[in-house]
Amino acid sequence: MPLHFHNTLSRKLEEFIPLEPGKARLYTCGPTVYNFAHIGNFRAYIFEDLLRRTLAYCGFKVTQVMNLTDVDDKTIRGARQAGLPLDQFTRQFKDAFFADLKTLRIEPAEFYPAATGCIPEMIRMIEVLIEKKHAYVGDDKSVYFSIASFPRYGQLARLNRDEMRVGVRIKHDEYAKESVADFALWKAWDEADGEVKWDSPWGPGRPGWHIECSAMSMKHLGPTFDLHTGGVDNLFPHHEDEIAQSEAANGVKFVNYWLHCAHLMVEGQKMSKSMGNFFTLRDVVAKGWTGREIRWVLLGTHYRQQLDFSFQGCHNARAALQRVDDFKTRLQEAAALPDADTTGVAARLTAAEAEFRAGLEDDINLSAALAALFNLVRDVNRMLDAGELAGKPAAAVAELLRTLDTVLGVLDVDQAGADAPADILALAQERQDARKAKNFARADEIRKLLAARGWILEDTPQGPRVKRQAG
RNA sequence: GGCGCGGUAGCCAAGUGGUAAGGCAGAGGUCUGCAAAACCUUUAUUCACCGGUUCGAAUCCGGUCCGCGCCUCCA
Repeated sequence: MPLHFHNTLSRKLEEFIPLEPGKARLYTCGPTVYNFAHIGNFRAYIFEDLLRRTLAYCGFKVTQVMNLTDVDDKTIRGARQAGLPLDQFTRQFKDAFFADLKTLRIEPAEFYPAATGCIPEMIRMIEVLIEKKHAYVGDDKSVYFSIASFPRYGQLARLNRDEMRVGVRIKHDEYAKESVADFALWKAWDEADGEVKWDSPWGPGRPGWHIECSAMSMKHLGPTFDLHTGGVDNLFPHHEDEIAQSEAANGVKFVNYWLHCAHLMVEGQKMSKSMGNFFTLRDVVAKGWTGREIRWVLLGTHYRQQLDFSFQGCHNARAALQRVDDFKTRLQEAAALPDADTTGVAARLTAAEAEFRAGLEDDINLSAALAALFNLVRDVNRMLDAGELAGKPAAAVAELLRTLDTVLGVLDVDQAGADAPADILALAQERQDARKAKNFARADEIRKLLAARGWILEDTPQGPRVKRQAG
């Protein structure tokens, strides 16, 4: 089966056929850099990372763009409160964002354009929209997109404008618009903006939110591209507005495949500061969980299902990864032995990879893909137990793990277990001597000693082995 | 009110017409001086509930209950 995705536009599973064979052009809505991103944000970024890795695994050359929204109401407000210039204020959160991406092993996109770096492109696009009568200058000198000029409006979100709860959050300045549903392309400067302003044909001001994604995607990916993703909350109005702007300005289809990932919940509740269940990545790391473990948790549920984050889930992740790590250690040890392969592991590996791939190709069914991995782990463990697998054929298993990990990014196939310090190894040896002398009381005592220092001792046919206690 | 998603073992989670993947946790066993790891067996006669369609339904249809999301700037 070729690669398939659930396309929000059609609400159906569709085969992925890129505009240009072998290439995938991907736009992913990035963070607004007014604060540290929270784990809900990272669920989306992990999903997008999984998507780009899946595309690459399936043979596509990926060009991904992720925008950084560094000018909007929240960044301006934050900068004012912090008493910092806007760029200095957002800089710290941009840096933090990239550090967090590293923590979660998220592969970098090809482009990270910032809104403040693309103002001319946005202004040009707004000019085109005005020329084409899709936008107008309001009495307040702001520029608005006219939804009435774009009959297809609502195609993505499938919202009927007549049935929308109009007026719930109308702001005081909205009288300037022809229709309440029209949205701002350019916001005229006002006092609250302070020093933040750019010159434009319509006077000083700043861009609206939606226009940046239209301008940046066009700049790096062209007027039409393959994939656009984001959280479901961006489906409307943000993505709907992007389509309207881009298609009205360019006269061609904007995006072929829209993928949206569902929300992350925390302990069954929506994450919110007032509930006390609001976590940034840094909060969770501070509680002792590694980026690798958190990544595993965030990968655990299909992207279109709500994911309920819990610390119980983190514990599960730690245990599951321990099984993988122990497996890697066994493989490494087996690889050092003389070659043995009495069961023909190659066929088993081929089957495992096919199963893994089939899962991914089915709208990134990672649960199915992981089942393929764990079934392989069990079968290979069985072979290792029976002494049927060693040497090069064992190394071939590790090689497959390496391949699968180009998608998963959590297996750490080549990361050797933490080398034990000399005194730990000395204790292990002392215990081994005690065992040989049948001094089991001393042997057990040493095991406890090691445990207290965070090291687990395991006896194998090749001698004792120490491993670091997880967490 | 409109649009939409979901309820599968103690927990997490696949499966969307052919007789319940996988992970964690638990129990028993093999191995071990003892452990750990690994392996084996076991843990849902059943998929929120009630009807219906069908040779056959967790999967399709109707209804009920419960949880959640979106409906103008929150991934």
